Amino acid sequence: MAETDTRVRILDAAELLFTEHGFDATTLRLITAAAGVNLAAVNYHFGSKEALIREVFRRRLTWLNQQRLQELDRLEAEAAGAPLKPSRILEVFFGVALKMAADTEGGGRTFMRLLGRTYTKPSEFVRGFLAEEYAAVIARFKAALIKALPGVPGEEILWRFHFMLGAMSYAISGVDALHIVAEAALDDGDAEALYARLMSFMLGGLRAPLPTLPARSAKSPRIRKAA
Amino acid sequence: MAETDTRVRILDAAELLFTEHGFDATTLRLITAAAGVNLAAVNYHFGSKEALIREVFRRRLTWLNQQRLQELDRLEAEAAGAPLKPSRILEVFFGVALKMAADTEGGGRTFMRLLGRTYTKPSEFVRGFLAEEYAAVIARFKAALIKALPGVPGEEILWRFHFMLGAMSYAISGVDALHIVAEAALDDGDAEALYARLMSFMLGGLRAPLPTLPARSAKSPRIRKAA
DNA sequence: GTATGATTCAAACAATCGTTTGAAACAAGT
DNA sequence: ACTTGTTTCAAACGATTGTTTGAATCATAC
Repeated sequence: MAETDTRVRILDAAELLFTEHGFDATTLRLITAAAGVNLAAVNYHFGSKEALIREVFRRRLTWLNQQRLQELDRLEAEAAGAPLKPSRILEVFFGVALKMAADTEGGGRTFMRLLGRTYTKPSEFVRGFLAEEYAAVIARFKAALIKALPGVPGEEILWRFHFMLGAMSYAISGVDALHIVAEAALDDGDAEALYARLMSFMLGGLRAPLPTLPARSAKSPRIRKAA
Repeated sequence: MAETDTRVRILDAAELLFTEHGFDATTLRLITAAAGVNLAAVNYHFGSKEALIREVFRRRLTWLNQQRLQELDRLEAEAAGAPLKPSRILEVFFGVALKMAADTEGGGRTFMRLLGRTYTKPSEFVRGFLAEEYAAVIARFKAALIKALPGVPGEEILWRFHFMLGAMSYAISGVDALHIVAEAALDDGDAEALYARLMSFMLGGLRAPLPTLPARSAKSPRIRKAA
């Protein structure tokens, strides 16, 4: 049990501390102290703090997205060329994420909260491999949704996908103005209830009547403040 | 024009830099250099970096929420006791925010992006006055929505309000995995189009059929990993 | 013009950061 | 037992952080 024990201890401690205090506020000394290892161990095993952060993500994200692609494969194989039901597609994409978020013991919940918070502030260098990890997944699910919703323009689907990501991210990371004010009323401990609520909301949004866009607004129609 | 010129220059520079690089990565030296003032000016005028951050928020947030309450007052006065249309309520709450986000010249857009990103990671001390600023607003809009949707349980409304905040936050801050991958397809420069899209999505979600919750799940029904 | 208070400035402060170092401790092979 | 390679450790490194200091500069009133 000795071999890479130190590595895992560091990753676990880092994951938790990053989630609670962010990347910058979490010092290597805090991490190594929590992990019960020497300060120099981080640079020895990972090379740098930046590389450690990357590894914290990659460790779980790769598996998460593989799972998503795998389940989508299975779904499409069953359908044999026919378009899928939009609800099925969403169930795969968000279901996998929420299932991981429900794992309170293995650290999955911690990680998903971290991921949800990092989406909105890709710390420069995280953007790169975050896009790398997601490129294939987004492309596949976008294509599936477009095929499933022939009446809806691709651009609109992408936007609504975007909105859904935001809703899920908030629901999982579970911290915002509303949560602060009304935390008593929002029990985010019940993963299954959250999943049901979120899915219902998302499907309603996805199938909403198309918006009537403002008349052919050319790119960024600046409104002069005064004449 | 001399009087509090320095203060405003600092606030503007800080707002922009905080949005681009986050609180921690933005040093006082970067701020003061961008503002063209001396390094010591921040501590002289605001007391500390922490107080500066608070002031960056308070400067715009107070006005934003006052505006929301004011428009809700007007709406309720017109209705004279009758329940409002849900769409009207959302239009006020999110319309005010998106209107501010559309102001590319006065810095409103920058601020809303900052706000959207900060929601998900309240840096410890920001939480306090963020809750303070929002408490009254959330309470009022929650009450209005409950009154407007008599068939929907209050808890469900709160959750959907939560989801909507997430969707808006993502839409405004405009950075996430999907955005990174498909940024070409998502033109977030057109504020009016974004407003129309977001409102349509939100209303669809708000009016979606109620989820069938898993059978009376008591608080956090832990699933044993092994027997 | 001089005195009073507010503001600006260059310089330094102590603290903390990520990283590096070289020796000690450990493991495994022969 | 000795060697080789890996991992751990205490200690220090240079750089950067927010903050403070005391003199210089400005504005204003008498």
